[in-house]
Amino acid sequence: MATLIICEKNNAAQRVASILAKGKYSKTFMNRVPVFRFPWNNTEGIVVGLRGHILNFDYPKEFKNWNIDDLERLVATPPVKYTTATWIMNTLQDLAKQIDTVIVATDFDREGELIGAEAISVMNMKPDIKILRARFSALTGPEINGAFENLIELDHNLAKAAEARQIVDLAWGAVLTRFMSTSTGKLGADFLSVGRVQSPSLAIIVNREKEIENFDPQPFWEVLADLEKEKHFFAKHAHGLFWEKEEADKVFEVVKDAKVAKVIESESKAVPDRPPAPFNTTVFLAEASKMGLSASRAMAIAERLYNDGLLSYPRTDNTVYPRTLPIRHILEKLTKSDLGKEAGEILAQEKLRPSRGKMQTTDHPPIHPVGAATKAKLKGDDWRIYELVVRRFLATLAPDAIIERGNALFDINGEQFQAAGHETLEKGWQVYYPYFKFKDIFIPKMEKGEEISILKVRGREGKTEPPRRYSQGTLIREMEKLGLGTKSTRHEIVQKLYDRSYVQGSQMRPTIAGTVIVETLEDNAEMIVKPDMTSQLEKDMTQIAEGKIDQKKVVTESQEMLASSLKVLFEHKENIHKEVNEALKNQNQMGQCPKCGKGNLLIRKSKRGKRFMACDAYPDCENTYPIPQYGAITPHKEPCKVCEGPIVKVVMSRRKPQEICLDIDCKANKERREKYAKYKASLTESKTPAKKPAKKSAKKPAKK
DNA sequence: GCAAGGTC
Repeated sequence: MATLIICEKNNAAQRVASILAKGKYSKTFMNRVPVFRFPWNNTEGIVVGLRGHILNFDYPKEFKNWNIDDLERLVATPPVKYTTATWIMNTLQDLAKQIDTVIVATDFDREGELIGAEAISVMNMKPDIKILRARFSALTGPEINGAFENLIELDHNLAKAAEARQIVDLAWGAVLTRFMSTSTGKLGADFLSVGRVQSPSLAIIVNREKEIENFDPQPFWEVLADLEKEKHFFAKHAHGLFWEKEEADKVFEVVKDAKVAKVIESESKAVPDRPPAPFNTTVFLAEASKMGLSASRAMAIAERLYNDGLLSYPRTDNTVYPRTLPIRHILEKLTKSDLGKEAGEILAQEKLRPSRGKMQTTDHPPIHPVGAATKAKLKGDDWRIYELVVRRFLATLAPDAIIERGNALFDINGEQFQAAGHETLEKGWQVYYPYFKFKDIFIPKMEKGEEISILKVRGREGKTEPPRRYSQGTLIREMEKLGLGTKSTRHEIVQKLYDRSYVQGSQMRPTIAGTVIVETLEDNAEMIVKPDMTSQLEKDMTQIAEGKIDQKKVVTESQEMLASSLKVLFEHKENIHKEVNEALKNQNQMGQCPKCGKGNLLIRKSKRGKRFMACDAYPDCENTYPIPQYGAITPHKEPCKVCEGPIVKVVMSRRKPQEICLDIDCKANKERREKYAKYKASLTESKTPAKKPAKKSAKKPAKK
C-alpha cells in the first residue's frame, strides 16, 4: 500500500516530492495531472498537486435564470458544491484505491485547509484510510521533513470557517448583484455587480471623487527670499503658509528692501538612506503601476515569468527574505542575465545584508528573481517586469545611499526665514533601482553670523489642492490597509471595477454607473459598501476556527441581515430603477457623431446582444461603427489623425490598453487589422492543431 | 450571466 500526499499546486508537489524522496522520484501523468512517486518509509509515497480549490459553490439549477421574484428564496437557499476540476477529481479517486494513508500538504492557512478538505471529500475513500495533515510554512528541506515527522490532524473547524466565507460571499454577491441588475433592467454584458470586497473598493474611489468635487481650495500666501552663495537657493518665511494676505503683506513690507540675510544657525549632516524593502505583491503592483502597467497585467506577466522559472512565486505578503534564501547563488545566476554587470557588483561586496520590510510571513519569500533572462528573449513589458524585480532584488542588497541634508535659519530685518536642501553624496542602492527620481536641492555651507546676499524677496500666492485620485497601485495599498481582498485577489478586484465600467482612467475616476451603484447601496444596503463587513467576517471565521461558534450560526445571522437589506431594497425598487436608469443614460455617451455633426454617439446593443456604436439621431442619421465586444470603452478626445474618425480607448483585462479608430475604412485601422491577421496566422502555423482543442476539452467539463 | 478565494 502507499501514502498519498496532496499539495495545493504542482510546483509545491514537485518540491515536496523532491525533498521527501531526496531527489529520486519518478514523474508520471494521470489524466494529465503530474504524479510523483518514490519509495518512502518502507512504503510508496505518491505526491499530487491540485490547482487551488477543486470545488466551488453555486445555487441549484432552478435559480439559473435571474428572476427578481426568486430573490427572497435565494437568500435562504443553501448553495451546492460542484467540481471545477473533474480531471483532478478522477485522478484522486483512482489513487484512493491504491493507498492506506493520505496526507494533506496544502498551504498552511485557512483556504489551504479547505482545499485539502475538498480533496478528501471527493475521493470516495474507504473509511479505514488514515487522514493526516502536514503543516509547513516554507518549501525547504528542514520545514518539510519536520512537518512529515510531526503530522497532525486535519482541522475541520478551520475548513468550516473558510467555507462560511464562501457561502456568505456568494449569498450577498448573488442576491445583491441580481437585485441591482434585474430591478434596473441591466442584464447581459452590462449587469451591475455587487460584492463584499469589490463594493467597498469602489466606494473608496467614489468617495475620493466626492472629496475632490466638494473640495474648497483655500488661498494662501508665502514670503520667499532668493539668496545667493555659490549658486542660487531660497528660503521661506518661518511662519510657513499665511492664510490671510494682510499678514503676508505685513512681513513682506518689513523684508522687501533687505539686502542680506544673517545666518542664525546652519547645519548639515550626512544621513544614510536605507535601501527599499523586498517586494511583496502589493508593493510590486504599486511599483508596476507607477511604470504604467495595470495591476492585472503586471500580475499576469509575473505569473508567466514564475512559470518560466525566472521569478519566485508572485503571491506573497512577506517582505523579509528567509534565512534559507540562497542569495549568493541567485546573484551568481543573474550574472548571466542582461543585468549581469550589476549583479556582479553586488556579488563583489564583502557582506550581503539584505534590507527587511515590516511584514514578515513564512508562507512564501518576497518576490525575487530565480533565473537569468535577457532583453532579447523577454522583450517589451515582460522584460520591464523582470528588470523591475531584479533591480529591486539588487537594491535590497546594495549599500545605503548617503544623503547630505542641510538646514539653515536666517534673520532678515528681524524676521526668521528657513532653508533646507539635500544632495546625494553616494548613490548606493539608487544606482540599481533608478525608478525614483532623486533631485538634489542646493543649499550652501554657511557659518553662524555669516551674511548671505539677497537677490530678491517675493511673495507667492498658492491654493490648497484636493487629495489625489487613486492609481491602481495606491488603491491596492489602501485595500490591503483596510483588509479588503488578499494578495491573490486584489488585482482581480481592481480589474473587475474596470471591466464593469465602474471606473476609468489610470488616475481612477468613477463612472456614472460606479457612482450610482455605490449611492444606491449606501442608501439601502449600507453594510456591503463598508470594509467592516470583511472585518466582522474575519472575526466570525476566527470563532468558527476556534470552535466557539458553528458555521451554521454565522451563515444564518448573515442571511438574516441580507434578508433585511433586501427588504429595504424592494421597498425602494421603483425609485432605484428610475434613478439608476436616468444616471446611466449618460454613461454610454461617446461624443459627437462625425457624420451628421448633430447626434451623439452611443454604445447600444443589437437584438442578439452584440454591442455597437450608433448615432442617437437615428433614424435621421444612420451612422454606426462596430466596436470590440469585450473591454471597457471610453471616448478619446482627439479624432483619428489619419481619417478624423472617432477614436476609443479599449481596456481589456490582462492586456495592454489600445486606442483604436472606429472607421473600418481608415487606413490606420486596415494596417492594424492586417497586422493582427498576420499574427493570428503565425499562431496557427506554429502550433500543432491537435494540442489546443485537447486542452480546451479538458477544461470544458469543469463548467458543466 | 452573480462573489471571493485558491491556482494556470
